[in-house]
Amino acid sequence: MKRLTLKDVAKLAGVAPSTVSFVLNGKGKQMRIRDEVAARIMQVAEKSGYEPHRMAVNLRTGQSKTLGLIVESISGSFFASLAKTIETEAERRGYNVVYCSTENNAQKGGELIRMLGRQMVDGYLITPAPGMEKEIQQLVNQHKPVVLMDSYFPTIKTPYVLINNFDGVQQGMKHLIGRGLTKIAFVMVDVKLIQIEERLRGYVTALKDHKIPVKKKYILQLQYHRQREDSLRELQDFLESNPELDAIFFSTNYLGILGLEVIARMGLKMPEDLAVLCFDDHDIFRLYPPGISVIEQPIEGIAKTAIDLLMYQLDKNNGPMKKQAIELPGKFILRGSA
Amino acid sequence: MKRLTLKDVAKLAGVAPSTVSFVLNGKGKQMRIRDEVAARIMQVAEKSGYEPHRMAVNLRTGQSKTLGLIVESISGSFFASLAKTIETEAERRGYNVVYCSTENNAQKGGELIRMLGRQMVDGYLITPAPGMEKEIQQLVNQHKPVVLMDSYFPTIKTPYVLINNFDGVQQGMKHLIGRGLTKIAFVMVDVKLIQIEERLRGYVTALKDHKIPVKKKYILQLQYHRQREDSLRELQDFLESNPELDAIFFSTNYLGILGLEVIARMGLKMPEDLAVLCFDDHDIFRLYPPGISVIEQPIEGIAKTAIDLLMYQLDKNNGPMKKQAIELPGKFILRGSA
DNA sequence: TACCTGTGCTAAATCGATTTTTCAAATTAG
DNA sequence: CTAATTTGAAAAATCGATTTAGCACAGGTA
Repeated sequence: MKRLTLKDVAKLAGVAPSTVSFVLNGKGKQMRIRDEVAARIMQVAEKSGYEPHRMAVNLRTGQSKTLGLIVESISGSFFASLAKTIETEAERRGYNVVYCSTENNAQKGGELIRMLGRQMVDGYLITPAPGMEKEIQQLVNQHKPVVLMDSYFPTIKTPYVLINNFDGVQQGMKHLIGRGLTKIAFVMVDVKLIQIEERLRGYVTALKDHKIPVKKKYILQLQYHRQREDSLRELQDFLESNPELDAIFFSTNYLGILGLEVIARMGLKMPEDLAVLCFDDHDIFRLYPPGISVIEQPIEGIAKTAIDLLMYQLDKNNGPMKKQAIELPGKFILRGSA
Repeated sequence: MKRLTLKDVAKLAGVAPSTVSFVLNGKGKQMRIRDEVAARIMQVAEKSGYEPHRMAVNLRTGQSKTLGLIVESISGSFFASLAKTIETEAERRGYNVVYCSTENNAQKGGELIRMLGRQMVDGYLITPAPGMEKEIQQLVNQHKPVVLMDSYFPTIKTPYVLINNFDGVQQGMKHLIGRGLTKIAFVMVDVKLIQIEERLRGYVTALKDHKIPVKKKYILQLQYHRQREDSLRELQDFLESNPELDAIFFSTNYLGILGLEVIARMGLKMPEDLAVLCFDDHDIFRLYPPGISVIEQPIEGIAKTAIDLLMYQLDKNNGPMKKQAIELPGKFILRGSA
């Protein structure tokens, strides 16, 4: 009824525990165990359904075979897709994943990292939020394997992988401009994040490239920590005070969803009254009539690449990494709104 | 630079490791350690920042202090809310959570449970899917603490907690009928799940209670494993062949979302052309104009109750459980669609 | 014959905690 | 004043694996 231990298997096979361990860990040849004996051990282990005791292995080897995934919000759709791929990929490589969300709370971010440290995760996958910089730097200093996703800190020397934000926005802008639209608004949050700045740069550059004047009043910076209602009102004011706008580009899906609500309130028709484009897809954008055009993040690619980078670090045999920064292209998805 | 061990702390405090262990685990009094010595140990442990090695503790005590949460889909919104509450509650009690999703794959469900077994989780929180019955029964047979959520198997004797499906549907139906609507359709999937049957029972009973004839042709059973497009078409056929319908009740949010798409395609206006009601809320329902009325699940309550039930089982001091089945009331949320 | 070498496996140390056992010194009892 | 008990803490066993060191035996060598 109780759990089968290595010792039990050894007894069943009539050998020493160490011999069983060698064979099961593929070190039989190296340890000069006869094929005959090895085969017998394998057989016994197989049909007895022996599974090594994880904790014991971890204690002895010092490896927990667990990765920590830290995201901003566990209920976000970005996380959902990310988690699925990462879990699958990790499992393929014999790793488990524990998830944690900072829930937009910088302080909690630090706590979480420390908590995961206690749990002894072997490596970290993090979508960094402002305020986590110090904690992440600490991990790197301790030579813990870390890969950042979706964003990064220029000062921290650890690999990261994210969408090419600049190029993504350009794709969208080119489409809008190609349709003859020129009065295009850009809505962003005021947090200082690399990816947001890149998106803004994409917007500005696209306009300049097409000799369209960049008007400051067409760029709206919403405050991040703000009541939902306040943001809605500010957005509505913005649209009402710029009635000549052809199109609006939301730099995150969170903003896009707010936008949809305002647009519905104002009774505007997409795309006739206002073309709408959003960075980062969301379930709602597929369904919400007439369908919101978006720049889709290559989430699966990001996840796979991130795991690869992490595994590379985890493998102590590897030398230092060559490429530290990886940018994957986004994909423009045309729906009815633009 | 290396991790501090109990031994190190013992050396620092000038006592034996066992003594440190006793004090740190609050067994100092019981083991007759002098207060003076205990205080010194506490101090040393404190300022040296000692943290016990999880794996070592787990190995020795046989407790992993980890719970397994198995859901159908990790990207679903039900999971998202559930996970957040469960993680918070578990943490409060010194437990971690590992998540797994079956992704609507019965076979994977079994694998997962076995995988979690290997990982030595102390208890299971499961939203059971058809096909997992045998595996769950096994867990129960092995006296592993298990709590089911959202659904249950009548044959398995383990606690479960879910929304009162019957009552939830009744609430919605009463609202529709109160508005004078009588030709109400009910859309469900054909999987044999307790909660689905209860919802259907709620629909039928509500009609009967108001002396409204129950027409079989107003009940649509969609096949679960089906191409999205096929389901959409079938749903559209259903609506077109019953043009006299006043209202439609979707028994799951998955179906409701399909419904929205069809309704948009057919150009129907909610609620004038067709009143729409859905069981189980979803982000989209809040935003999608004119807002979809729903029966909201008490997810937080479910999560908290489930954890409580699990903790009760985990506590070996407790006798057998009294109440095995807990039903929490749902909440009718009125929006524009009904 | 004595000495080395290689083979094939076992014994024992180890990881870092918890828990049981043991034990010297102090106290109490008879 | 010796024996029994209590006190306070150290020593050792244990959890279940991995890994290093070691041992017995066979065959080859000088």
